[in-house]
Amino acid sequence: MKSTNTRSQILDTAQELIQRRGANAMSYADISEKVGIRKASIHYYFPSKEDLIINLLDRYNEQFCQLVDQIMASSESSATKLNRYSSLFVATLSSGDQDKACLCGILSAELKTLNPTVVDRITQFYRDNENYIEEILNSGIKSGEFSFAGTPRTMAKLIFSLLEGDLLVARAEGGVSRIQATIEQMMALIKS
Amino acid sequence: MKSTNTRSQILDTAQELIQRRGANAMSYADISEKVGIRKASIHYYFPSKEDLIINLLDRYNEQFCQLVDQIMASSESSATKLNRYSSLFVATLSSGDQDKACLCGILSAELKTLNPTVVDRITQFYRDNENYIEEILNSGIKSGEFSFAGTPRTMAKLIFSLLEGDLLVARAEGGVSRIQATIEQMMALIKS
DNA sequence: GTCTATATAGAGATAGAC
DNA sequence: GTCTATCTCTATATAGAC
Repeated sequence: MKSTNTRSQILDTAQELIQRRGANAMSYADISEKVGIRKASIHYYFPSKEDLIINLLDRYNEQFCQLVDQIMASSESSATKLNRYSSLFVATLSSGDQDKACLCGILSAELKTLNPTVVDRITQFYRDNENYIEEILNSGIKSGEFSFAGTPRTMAKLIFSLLEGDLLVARAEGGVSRIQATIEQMMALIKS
Repeated sequence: MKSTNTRSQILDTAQELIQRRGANAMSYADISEKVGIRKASIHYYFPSKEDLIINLLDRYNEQFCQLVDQIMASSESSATKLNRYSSLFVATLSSGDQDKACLCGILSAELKTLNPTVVDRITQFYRDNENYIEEILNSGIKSGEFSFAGTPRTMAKLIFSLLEGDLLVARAEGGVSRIQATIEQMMALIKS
């Protein structure tokens, strides 16, 4: 899974650092140390920190959507799909030292320190994910698996906010088992 | 509502800045400018940034618990209590330029850059709030207002994560009306 | 209590050699 | 492409005058 070329290694390292500590606590010096190159070399690939973060988000959105598309394309039940989708968030916290949150969740907290170009990418990530969830909910209602008050659209937004929030809260209290319990509870609320 | 003494003004300003931009993007220079004193004067009240944040959190937790205690002490229905509790989160985003999130929600994202003394306060805030919500859910079940799958404890954690997450997400997409819709949807899920 | 002045460290970024 | 060297700015923090 480790990248071989320098550019990808920089992105990998930056992403991990932001998911742990946030964009404002991540520096070129940190990346430099972990990748084993000098700060100036990073500027060769990404002239400004803004460039770096934009490229990071574009890659992240693409990778994430690819994973979700695989789930959507499967012939499993809607409940299984929603469970597998939610597991992507569990996987983020489970990996490494169990201290990473969603990249876009972290950046949400720092939103007002980011420029519009970056904010656009974050908003796009939200929209994409809410659309995916809504699609799963709709097919689950049609198949008779799901039943709940309100619209699938509002419920999709609720589920997305829940997963993002729980991932952040779980780092301070409860860890992986907390987010697993939260997902189980959420599934119970919408099942027929 | 504006504080008169310097110490409180510093705390007010620091809190607002953190709720907007995060702790790592908040500086003594920012506070200095807004309060109208020199950076060195802030160090007189709070020798280190850590001191400042700890005092901030202690005050915040106390103020927040006081507001919730008022709600808990009222003779209203459980549904009304939960609605009023949730409205505290709406109020945060509604105030000022509609760009503030929960203090502890913001700090959750920066959690791994904070020292244990600060993390303790954040965890305490979570625990207190989850206990309050659980209490409301229990009384609502007893009165026949609420009915849902799973335990009140797990449901309380879900609701807390949801409110924290939605407050962060809403700043990028949906604003005040989003969080209002989310709360309405959440209430619909637990009503009998 | 608040100020000026300063110390020290770190940030993002650029120039130019190799 | 990667390096050394350096610039500029900002950060937290302290000393000491008033």
